[in-house]
Amino acid sequence: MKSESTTIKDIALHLNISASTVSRALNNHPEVSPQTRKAVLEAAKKLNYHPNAFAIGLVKNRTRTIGVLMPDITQPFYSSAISGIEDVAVNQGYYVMICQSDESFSKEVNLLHMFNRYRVDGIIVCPATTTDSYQHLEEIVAHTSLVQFDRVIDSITSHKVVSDDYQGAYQAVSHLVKQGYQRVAHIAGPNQLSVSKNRMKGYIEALRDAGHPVNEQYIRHCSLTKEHKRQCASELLELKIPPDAIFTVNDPTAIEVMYVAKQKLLIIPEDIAIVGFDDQAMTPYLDPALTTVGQPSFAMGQTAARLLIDQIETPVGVDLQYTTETFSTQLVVRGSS
Amino acid sequence: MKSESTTIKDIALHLNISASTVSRALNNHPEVSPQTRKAVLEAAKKLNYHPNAFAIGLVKNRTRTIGVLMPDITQPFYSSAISGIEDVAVNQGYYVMICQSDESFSKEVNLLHMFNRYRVDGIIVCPATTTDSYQHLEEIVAHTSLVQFDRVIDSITSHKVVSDDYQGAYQAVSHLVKQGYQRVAHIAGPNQLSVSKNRMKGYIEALRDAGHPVNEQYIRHCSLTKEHKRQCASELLELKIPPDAIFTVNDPTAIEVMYVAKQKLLIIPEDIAIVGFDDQAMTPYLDPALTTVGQPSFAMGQTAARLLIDQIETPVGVDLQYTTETFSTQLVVRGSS
DNA sequence: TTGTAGGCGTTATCAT
DNA sequence: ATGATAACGCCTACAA
Repeated sequence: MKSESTTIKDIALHLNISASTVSRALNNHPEVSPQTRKAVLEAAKKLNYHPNAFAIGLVKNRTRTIGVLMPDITQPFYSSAISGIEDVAVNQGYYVMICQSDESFSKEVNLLHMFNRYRVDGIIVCPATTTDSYQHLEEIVAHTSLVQFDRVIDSITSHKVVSDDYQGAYQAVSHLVKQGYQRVAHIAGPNQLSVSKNRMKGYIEALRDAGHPVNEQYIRHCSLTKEHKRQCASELLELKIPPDAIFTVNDPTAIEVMYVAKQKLLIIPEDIAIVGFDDQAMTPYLDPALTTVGQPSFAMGQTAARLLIDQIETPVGVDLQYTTETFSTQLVVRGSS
Repeated sequence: MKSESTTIKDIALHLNISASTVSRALNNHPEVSPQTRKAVLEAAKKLNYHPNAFAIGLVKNRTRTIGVLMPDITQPFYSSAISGIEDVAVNQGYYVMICQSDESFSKEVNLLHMFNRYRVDGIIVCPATTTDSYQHLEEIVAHTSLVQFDRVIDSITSHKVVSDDYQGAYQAVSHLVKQGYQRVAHIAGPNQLSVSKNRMKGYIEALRDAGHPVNEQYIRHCSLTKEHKRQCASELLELKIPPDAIFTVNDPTAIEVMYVAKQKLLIIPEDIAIVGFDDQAMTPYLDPALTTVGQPSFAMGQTAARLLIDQIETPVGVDLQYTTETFSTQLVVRGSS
């Protein structure tokens, strides 16, 4: 701990005026004389005054702060979304508190409590993979503004921002079929995630619509640890009749598949085609460059922030319509398919 | 805005006891009867009580919160460091506020002000590339605890956490020389960064010690935008006598060099060797896999958090020694050299 | 235009 | 073991 900070009282004392006048000067109230305002501003600078957010939050019961909870800021999709959130929040004069749940349910609950203690004006959350009870989210919806991001829970009523996972998967698989691949496999994410379910649905329907069979053998559910990704890839590639194409739930998984395929000396895309999901910045630099489904993560973050701030600033009484913003995805065809 | 939240007064009213008793019960004070404690805890749960961090911060003048300011959480080095920071902070019961300056000086100053308003107990900061005045950091050092991370400013007295940039660069360049490369170039980062300077020094001394000339033509200073990275790479590769190896200030730059080299149909590492710095998770998956200098970013983050919390919890009066923790780097030799 | 007083939610000190 | 009260820093009627 270091020295105490200066308060408006210090400034008041320094200038021989009252604290309220100082407060008014600092807050651009109209009814304060130009000279006192000037004096106050100068004194504030000189004494290195910084307003105490606690005192202000206490009396105003508003913090101009939004809480963002993502599973893993290490993943480009999320860090880029966060950048989008910050972009609009900062422009609107909001502060952003960023936290990661590390895909842990208990951390998620704890961090949400923290947001609560800090009385954030609103929250943007993407639940952890291990989250299978939604009471904590329901509590939030009851008391503050919430935007669900990427992984959404249907039964929770709030704004939602997602990408069109179904369409993206459908595009990817249709592309593979059109390229002539006969046995398209899918490494899916955890079953309870909306994202996994929708991409799976796109995969299945694209196959159906193309008249291809849906072979259970060619579908793996992956917990998304590195080891499990590799295991799923190995299992698929070691089948008696292995797939000739693999569509994965996201880019990191696709990269592990590429790794395993290369180890087995398979040629991509001749022996095995690979298509990911995300279009992370580094995918063009892989060899071969990865075909993948692009999601506009930055724009999605911007929209989430906009929706949240709109809701925060909606006066009580005005009842608002909750919307689900669905961003269309874009297939980026590169060398791996 | 949504409904009001419950306070200890509400609980007190509900139970017909005083607010102070409620407070004591909630804070595990010894002198409160088991039954009242039990009743309070139940009522708190029932009324969905969450303590107001503002009120507590106001009276305690401590927040158990640390502020983290990084240039760009999108870069794996920083996001992984942040994970390290959170790892120890959360374990010690501290909250973490994460912000990014986007390499902008003014954002950096603003966000530091925000930390100030929120009266964070301490700050971990890695300054933006454009930061060339240090008054804002000096102010922080005067009033609260600070740990400088990765990019450090010598004249600011505080704990510092860095990796051994000199050693890492020296290792990388020595390796290239030993491999028989004759004309080793260097794409450096912005001149004012400690990181850039130390890696440059390692590059120069490794060449000197090996009896190689240091050729100014083979040194580029890069602003680290994508375009400038590519431009630096092109310039080097288009020299009449181009280098046969390039050591870059970080992995993202190395990746751009690889890209440009491939465009020019150069074979890596036969025509041109490339060595990066960071050992980002994806470097093994490039083709060829990138030789690079590993920095223990997660551990560095952990250490930064530990140092900061130690300082925060050091009682006033006890004067503490500021230390600089230097993490050794590790050359990871892969296919690109 | 400026000052006074009360209150925001919590803790800590002093009584009881 | 519990209650009353002041204080933290700031804002905002209300009064002057």
